[in-house]
Amino acid sequence: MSPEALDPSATGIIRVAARDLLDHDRLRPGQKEAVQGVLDGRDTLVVLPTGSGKSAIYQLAAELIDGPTIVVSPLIALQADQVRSIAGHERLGEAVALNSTLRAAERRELFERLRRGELEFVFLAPEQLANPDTLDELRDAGVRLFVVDEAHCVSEWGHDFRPDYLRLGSAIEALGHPTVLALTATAAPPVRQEIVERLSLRDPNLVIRGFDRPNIFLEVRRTHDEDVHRRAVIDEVAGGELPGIVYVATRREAERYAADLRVAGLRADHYHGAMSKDERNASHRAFLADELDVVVATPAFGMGIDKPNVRFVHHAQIPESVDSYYQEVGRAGRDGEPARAVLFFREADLGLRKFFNAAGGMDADTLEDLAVGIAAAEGYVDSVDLQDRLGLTETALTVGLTRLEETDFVELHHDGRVEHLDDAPAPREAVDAAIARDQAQQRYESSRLEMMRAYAETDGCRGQFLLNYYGEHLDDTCGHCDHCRAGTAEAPPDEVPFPLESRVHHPKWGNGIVTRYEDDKVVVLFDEGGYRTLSLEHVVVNDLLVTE
DNA sequence: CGGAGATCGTGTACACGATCTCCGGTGCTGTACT
Repeated sequence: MSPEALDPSATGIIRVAARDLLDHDRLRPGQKEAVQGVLDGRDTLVVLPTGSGKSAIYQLAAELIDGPTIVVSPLIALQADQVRSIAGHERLGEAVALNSTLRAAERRELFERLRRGELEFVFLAPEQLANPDTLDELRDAGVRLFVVDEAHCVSEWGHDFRPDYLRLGSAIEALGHPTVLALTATAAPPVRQEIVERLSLRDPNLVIRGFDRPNIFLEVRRTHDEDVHRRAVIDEVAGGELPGIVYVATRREAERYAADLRVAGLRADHYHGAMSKDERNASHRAFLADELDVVVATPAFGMGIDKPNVRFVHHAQIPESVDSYYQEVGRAGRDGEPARAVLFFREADLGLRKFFNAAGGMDADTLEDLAVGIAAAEGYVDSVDLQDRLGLTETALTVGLTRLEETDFVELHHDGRVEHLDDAPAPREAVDAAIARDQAQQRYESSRLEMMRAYAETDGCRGQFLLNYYGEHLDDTCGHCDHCRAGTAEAPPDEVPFPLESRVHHPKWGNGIVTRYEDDKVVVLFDEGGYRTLSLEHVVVNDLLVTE
């Protein structure tokens, strides 16, 4: 702990600010440490459950630091909520959202006000930082605090869907590396590590608090027949406490289940990304206002939803990872009252997940076209020209260029110029290296799906399984899952050959961390290649794991 | 990978099974047109 952190007057300042600015009489666990770290100039990663006051952390830090604060927020709707929330606290500085809903004149006015020092908070999506003019304006404004809200998006969305998330680190550097504060509700160890690396956090202060949610009852029901499966989902919802959310994998299923639930007499609606903005708002608002019993949704639904009385979050189809699963389940029971989370698992649903994972891969031909195009031009190429010439979408271009930058083939400048590096590898080599990285990412993603499947199939305590996944341990069984209720969940083994969380080395998979024991197996999270479940006997007899 | 809907093939009038083809999640942006 730094000397300042021990100074009672420093924590006093935070406490006084919390009271004066936010009317908070006391700070919750983690808040003070996080704000203190930021005031000391430490880059900080905060992992705290939703509802534990993450917004207050950046609001207080921003007020106590001179100069404007940038808050990267993934959705325009979320930015609007946050701006409204700050406007509701009279004594907080002014907040605005900088996004594509602004007209050119409004945008100019925003920058003028920023230069005059009238704005305390600017909310924006990472894509805004790809605009060189925007980046210049922000740099000139003297940003001292750079906040990344919902920071798990860096790892969840950056690789293929919203590549600008992977470019945040270089945007931070371009702004002169102001203090960085990254916040998220759930992040397993590899996700945390990726956030730290991609945002170039320097010697980060990690503020991480409990993942256990003892009021959420965890259950898995396994089916084979599709009709039986659908019936089971509908009966569970119709026979349980309301309201709640059912997550599905496709838009069609969202609409179909919602219709079936209406037939069963429930006030049900669907929610997915193909709906118009008005339709989405209507569904969202009705759910918050308790005018709906259930929303059947794809993963499009949920971020920023802070509704206390959600009584269940069921999954009619298996999600892509334990990360997504727990993020979604965490929306249940925020009021602390009992809630249920039932995963309805059919092996057939894994196929769709495998398809989605494969779809994220980078096309080798596109990468090659890019690399050859860049090499032919010598020196600098304009990224817009490249995009036009190769007929790529902006997302595909950014993904491709980011891959080539990772293999030291190019450097991407913030004015949109792509520099072919002098000592770059040959295009062929760079493409091969980029493909290899891409495949490693895919292996990691399929290992995450395997972990999700392992959760569905475990005979052990599900609460323990989830906590282990997040790098935490319970001394006993959780007492709030189906196996605990049936009395079949076993307490963790007393003696294990490798301590949990210890570093080990495997001749084939390299270095990793021991994350879990189950029956006669050990699960290791390898630095390359993701989660692997190994037979304990095989490992011990053949001396395959050695402590690093 | 699996489900849904279209198409094909049979062998005889409407219907049935086999085979084929396509589709599937998450959102930003910035401009043109109404």
